[in-house]
Amino acid sequence: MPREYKMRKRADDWQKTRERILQATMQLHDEQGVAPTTFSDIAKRAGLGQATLYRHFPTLGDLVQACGGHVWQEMQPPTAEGAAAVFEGLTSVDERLEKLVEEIDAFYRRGALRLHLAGRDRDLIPALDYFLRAVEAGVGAYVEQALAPAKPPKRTLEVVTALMSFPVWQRFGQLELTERKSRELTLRLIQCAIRAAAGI
Amino acid sequence: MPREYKMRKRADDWQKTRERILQATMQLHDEQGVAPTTFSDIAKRAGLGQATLYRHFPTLGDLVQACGGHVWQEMQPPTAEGAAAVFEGLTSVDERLEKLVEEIDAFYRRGALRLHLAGRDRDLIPALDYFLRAVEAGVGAYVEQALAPAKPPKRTLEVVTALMSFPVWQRFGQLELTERKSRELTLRLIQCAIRAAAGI
DNA sequence: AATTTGGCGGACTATCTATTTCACGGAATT
DNA sequence: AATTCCGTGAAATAGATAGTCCGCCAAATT
Repeated sequence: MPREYKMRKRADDWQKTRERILQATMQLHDEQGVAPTTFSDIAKRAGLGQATLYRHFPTLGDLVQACGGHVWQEMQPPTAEGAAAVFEGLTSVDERLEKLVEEIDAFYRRGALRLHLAGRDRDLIPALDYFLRAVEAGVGAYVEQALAPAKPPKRTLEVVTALMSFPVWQRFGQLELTERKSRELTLRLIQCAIRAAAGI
Repeated sequence: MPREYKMRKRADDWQKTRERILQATMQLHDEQGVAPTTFSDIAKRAGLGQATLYRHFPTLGDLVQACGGHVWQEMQPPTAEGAAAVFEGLTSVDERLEKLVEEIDAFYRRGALRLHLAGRDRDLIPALDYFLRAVEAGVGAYVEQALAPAKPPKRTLEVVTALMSFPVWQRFGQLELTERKSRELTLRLIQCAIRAAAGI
């Protein structure tokens, strides 16, 4: 006859080691990138045996995905659900665009390192590609929400979204501008892009 | 007493195998990227022993650098030396900017795959970073030459160069625009950026 | 023809990585 | 206390990779 186990303490320990694995993994990913990080690297850093890792995360994909959850919480990316609230109360398109630039710029700043590293390996690791697609969708939703009052054509949204994308932000970040001036420049480019997109 | 060897045929053979190695390497780099390509991959593809590879190219850096020469010739990147000739005879800034966009767009089109793959691994392989820096310098020189008649401040040049960079081009390439419309959009953004850069 | 030179590739070593096996010991249950 | 369960980590396996060594043979020279 089978016994009924509850294993409260065991479940706690399980969660603790899971957490240790995730912390070690994120540390290493930040230091050396995702793709070059090996299972034995992680086991060593976490002070665990490799077998333990495999029990918790059978494949690399599972591990990266679990990290994704943590990272998502830490950098709070824009989401379609949160978009409406962000622009609440802002009536003019100019105000809304300013808010858009502010929000996305702040997001890219706090996520810069990880977005860069994820971008490097997205072709190799599907979970990273999935993550970045979600981020891009969130940015797209913000853009759409910001411009909603103007009822812009689809192409305008796409162009502005491209301008607000991480690769573009990253390249413009290489210019030695203050945060303030950088946002100002982005804002003007967007306003111009809206007009340009309508004309082509 | 030492003999004087000339080894004409030997030198020819040497060049031939060198060429075979470079061809195999470039094939594999195009197929799977630079960093993941191993020496034994290359040896197998070239039909040579690994020792032969090491004799020709002691380090991975040497090999990548040698490929760089080939690739450079094939994609004909913009260079500071060639910049003046390209804009010869074009007097108005508008004409020159149109030419700028045309040239750089054509260049990115023919080099898209390799610029993408090189960008992915530039943090890992110094030779790739060096190559991309040279490309970026060439683009910068074109921008400078195009805008020369307007005697723009340094910051304007930097902003326009950022706008003409490969990451930005690549992101805008994801929009489903015809070549013609894509160039038109870029041109308008540049014209706007020039004004915006002056104002901040 | 005899001799020297040097490129070539098979085979070897050492290291690293992914993945599995298994015995141990602490926790859960009766 | 006795028994069942199960997470853990040391160790083993298998495969891949970087890099080297050495004998062979064709080419170069006398």
